[in-house]
Amino acid sequence: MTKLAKSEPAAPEPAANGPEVGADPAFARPEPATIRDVARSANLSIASVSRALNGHANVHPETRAHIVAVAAKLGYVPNAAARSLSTARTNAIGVVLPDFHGEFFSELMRGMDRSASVHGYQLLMSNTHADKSMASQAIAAMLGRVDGLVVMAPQFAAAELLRTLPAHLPMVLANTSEGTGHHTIRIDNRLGATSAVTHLLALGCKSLVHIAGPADNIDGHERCEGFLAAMAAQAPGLPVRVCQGDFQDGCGDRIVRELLDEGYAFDAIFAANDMMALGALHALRAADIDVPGQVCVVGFDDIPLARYLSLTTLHVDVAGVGSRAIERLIAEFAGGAAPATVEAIMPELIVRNSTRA
Amino acid sequence: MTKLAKSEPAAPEPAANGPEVGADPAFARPEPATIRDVARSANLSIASVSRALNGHANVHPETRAHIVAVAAKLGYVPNAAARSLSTARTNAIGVVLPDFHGEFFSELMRGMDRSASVHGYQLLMSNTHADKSMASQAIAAMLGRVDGLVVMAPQFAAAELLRTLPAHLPMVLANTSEGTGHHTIRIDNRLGATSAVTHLLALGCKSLVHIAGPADNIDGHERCEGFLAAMAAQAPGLPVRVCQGDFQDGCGDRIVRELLDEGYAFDAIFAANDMMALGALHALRAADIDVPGQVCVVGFDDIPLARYLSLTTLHVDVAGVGSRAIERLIAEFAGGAAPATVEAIMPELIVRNSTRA
DNA sequence: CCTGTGGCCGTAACCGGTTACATAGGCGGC
DNA sequence: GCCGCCTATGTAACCGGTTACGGCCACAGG
Repeated sequence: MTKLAKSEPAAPEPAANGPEVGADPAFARPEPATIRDVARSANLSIASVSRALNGHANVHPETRAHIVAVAAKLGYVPNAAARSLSTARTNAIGVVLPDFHGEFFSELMRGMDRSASVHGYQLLMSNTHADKSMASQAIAAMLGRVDGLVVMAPQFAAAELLRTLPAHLPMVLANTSEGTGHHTIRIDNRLGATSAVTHLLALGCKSLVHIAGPADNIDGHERCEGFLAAMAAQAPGLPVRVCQGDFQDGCGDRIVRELLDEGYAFDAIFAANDMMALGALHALRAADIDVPGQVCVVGFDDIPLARYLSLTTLHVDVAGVGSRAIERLIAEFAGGAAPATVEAIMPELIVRNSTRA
Repeated sequence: MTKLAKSEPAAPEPAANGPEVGADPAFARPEPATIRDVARSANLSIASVSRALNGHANVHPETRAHIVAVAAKLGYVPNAAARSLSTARTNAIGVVLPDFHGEFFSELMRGMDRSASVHGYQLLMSNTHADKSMASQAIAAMLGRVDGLVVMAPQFAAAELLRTLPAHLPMVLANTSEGTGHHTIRIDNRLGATSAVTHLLALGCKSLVHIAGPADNIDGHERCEGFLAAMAAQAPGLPVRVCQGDFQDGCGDRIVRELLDEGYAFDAIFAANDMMALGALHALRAADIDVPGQVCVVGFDDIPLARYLSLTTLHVDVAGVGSRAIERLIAEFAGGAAPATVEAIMPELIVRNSTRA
């Protein structure tokens, strides 16, 4: 800590030299002005400065104007850490995600930022990487730095993660398995899968193939369950086949190739996400199979690419999930602890040329 | 502030009831344990606790072990705000971006997170939205909360933004016009454009069209300049045509349609980004024009979609830009103010089927 | 003229950490 | 046996804000 000489009474305008942008590499960066600097320079107490700048009632209009002017001249900006410490509020929300990848991540962030900035909150990111100890360390580092947490943990092993989370903080979960005892915002994957099946059956398809997501992913799991349940309910006699995928496009391609090589007869593919569906489309096109003439294809997610390649899919409002999670959390700040809530976002079937001529 | 009664001497283990996860909605959340709680419970001073937990030398091994055990039992996690206040370090970096959109954003974040987490830093996001006043307010709110800033401002109007940025903080710019007097990490757009032109000319193309980015975007601007300069240098006599775009796929589609309707003769398209190039591909395919037989197409960015649709493009290591920006900033923390530096990331030409049979 | 009231402002305690300095033993050298 | 040093620990100041409380003054009512 810089031990500054407090001896001089009424210091002569410590840092009054304005914005001063030109960086002279030889000099250290200027110390930012503190509330004490403002108080001294305005010949008032720090209490008055604090009150004036925070818009409290008990301060004379003239005094306030003077303080505001002095603060502006010194370029004073209150120190967020100090403020957080004394008010026990940070106006920041911690976001804990499994990885920062692709369109899904950016959409989620966009939605969160939208709601957060409206309410004056900032977003502090954290990644639950592979390394578990680092993850919980990072989350611990958020204590005192955020007012609450939004946690996304689409792996099955999420329960373990949840146990390491601080109990003091309000918290909202996104895309996590249910029954965690916390507020949760989720995508209604089962209903989405049901819509896909209904659509394909209505088109007259008789042999459906499902390309599933990775085994440890809860969204993929629920989509598969939804698919099987819908088939059992709506077309008990029809053949079903489930192939294990990994959410990557290359895998959709490979699986379709294998089915064709094998000679398996099918006229519809429902993939657990768009990337795999696009891979499937690619393989079908390469094999000269007409889509949707001979095989219909449905994806899940509605990534931008899907619109572009005219893939029928289930549109998921990912930004909406992010936005709702933040809204829910902020409501929690205002209202105090409330019984856990589960909110489901409905996917919407978007019919495009992969199931329609 | 909760005014807690400090009367009782040697309080009986204030919050010793462990992790206590089960949420009883009727009860308020438990107060997190402080360093004083640990000290009291361990019958030691807070100084010793602090020293023990921070790995300082002058503390007896037995004492340290005892303190660590007590801290674990109480679930003690140091309050980040308090620590920042007294150490003047936050271990957090502010990230200021124009918007949270698409693959570019997520890749950038991924790169930043990679480097940041390696060095134990967290990322605090901020969006420079449309609303300028809100932006500078959000950035001001970062003071005392971050050790430095990474700012991306690909608009020309960036200079104004830069003036509102706090002068006290170390800072690295990404994709900003040069000559700002700050450390900068940028993409070498001109060199990328030059590679594209060289490639197309080597293929024997004689009439090139450039679909440019939005007027106020510095990347788009530099790519266009690079294109024109390369054409002037390598093929002075050949016709060039520049069409104003907006980085969206729909626009690439529209522009190609217009060129065809007009009857303009061209055999190569260089688009300022992949989305527009894909739009162009779409229009060409719709018009039954063979790619690359009749027209070659080159994009810029190498988004995942480009690989998938086999578009020749300039690969940009966006994650690398983010990663380098963070590394540079952390170096700045360690080394103190240094003369401004500009680091350029080279795009790499990836040849695919849109320029090769 | 005295007192009550309310507006405006200053003093100081507090948030939860870190750390300079003081202090208390233990021990070796003379 | 005394002095000095080293190690382990405690005391208290400090980081930069917020805010409870009390003081001072002007003014109105009795």
